Amino acid sequence: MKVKTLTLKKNLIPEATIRRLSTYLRCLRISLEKGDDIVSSPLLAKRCHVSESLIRRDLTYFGEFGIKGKGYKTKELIAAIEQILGIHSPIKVIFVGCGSLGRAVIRHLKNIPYFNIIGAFDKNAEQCGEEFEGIKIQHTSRLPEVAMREKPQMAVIAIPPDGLQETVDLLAKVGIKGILSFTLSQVKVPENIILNFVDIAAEMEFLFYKINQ
Amino acid sequence: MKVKTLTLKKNLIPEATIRRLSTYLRCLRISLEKGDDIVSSPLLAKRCHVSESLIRRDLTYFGEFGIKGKGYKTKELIAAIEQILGIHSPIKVIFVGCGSLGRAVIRHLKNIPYFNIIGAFDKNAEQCGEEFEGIKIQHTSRLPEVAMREKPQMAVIAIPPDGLQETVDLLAKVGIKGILSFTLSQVKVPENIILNFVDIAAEMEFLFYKINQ
DNA sequence: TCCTGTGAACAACTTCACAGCG
DNA sequence: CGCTGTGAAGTTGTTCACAGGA
Repeated sequence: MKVKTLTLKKNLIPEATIRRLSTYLRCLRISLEKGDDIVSSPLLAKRCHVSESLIRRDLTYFGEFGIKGKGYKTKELIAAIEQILGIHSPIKVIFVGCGSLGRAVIRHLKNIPYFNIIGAFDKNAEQCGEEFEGIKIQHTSRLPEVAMREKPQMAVIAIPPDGLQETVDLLAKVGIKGILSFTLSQVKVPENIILNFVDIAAEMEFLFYKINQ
Repeated sequence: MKVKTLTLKKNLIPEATIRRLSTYLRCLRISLEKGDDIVSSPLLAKRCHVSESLIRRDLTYFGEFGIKGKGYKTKELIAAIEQILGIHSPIKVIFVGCGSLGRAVIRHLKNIPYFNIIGAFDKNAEQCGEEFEGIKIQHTSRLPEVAMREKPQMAVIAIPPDGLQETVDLLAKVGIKGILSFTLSQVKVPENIILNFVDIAAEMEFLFYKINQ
């Protein structure tokens, strides 16, 4: 299994490829649990809902991982993708906003390896003090202290829209580098931080458009 | 003799455009609430986190909506996008899986117009009978009856992976045309139905990759 | 002046088709 | 034979740059 040097290729890797690698990983882990020692691209394609040639193309950006005529050794491919994504050690994550959506996402990520939720915060006193999924929900005022100590790399935001700017600024200040927000609103994004959005309503309306075509 | 190859465009309108229209809609409604009668592409761009030229490009697929030198009349643009997306009347939606994620998404969509949640179902007896956000959670065995009566167009799935095939087949059978699933697993997708996935973990791992570049 | 609308260029992404190997 | 890996072709998506109008 040969791995190419990435230094010159960094910019040539499509973002869409990275997103899918993560999905492959999830499906490969399920395959491994099922006892599949080897997984072929046609099989993985069915499990991940992408085309088989796309899987092969995605992998060639990083090297040659397969056995011709057979497929990929499940364990090795999992290890290779973990390596590529840089998730060999767990990602430290904090949550801001512990309403129903925040809590649901906490529970969701708890079921997936690679994530270590080291803190959950809310501005609402009602939520605070409570323990959820083994994580104590604290007032947002305590966030800087925890962040300084634990050095989380990423945050998830699920708060009302009007608090978004304030929260993003706070997270940038304490050294968070990436934010996934379920809240969409006008924000000036500080330097050195990446802010991505998940827009569930947009997915729903997009789907509705498609079924009407 | 050289013949120029004609490339017939299958999809005149990019799928990415449709997804964004939905996002524009949400931002335009906020602008309207703020009292902005007119919104320009540079302003909307900031609010939606896309480039201004992309907004203009997206809109030209459907016509000319703007006033040169000014922008777009907020109300008119909202109406136009609603028309394009076909969401002038509310979309009837049912939920399968009312654990924490299902409930969170119910609450999330409740805050957005265009969606009318007409039923929520779960296989787990514990969840049943309960009322959540004004919607009674029923056992999945009652789904066909409700679907026949109410004719929902779309469904949201948030269940454990091993029940996915069964659920998708059931939904197809009762006439659902589009499904948004938070559960990823190998599924044979029935004809005449579109099954899309939301993969939160993939978004997180993608973001992690980006912050490490 | 400022913004819209748009041809043309550019960039990103996906599929095709097949050589080559186990 | 079945699958991988990949050049080439095809498709989709985004930005540039600017004419033209309010």
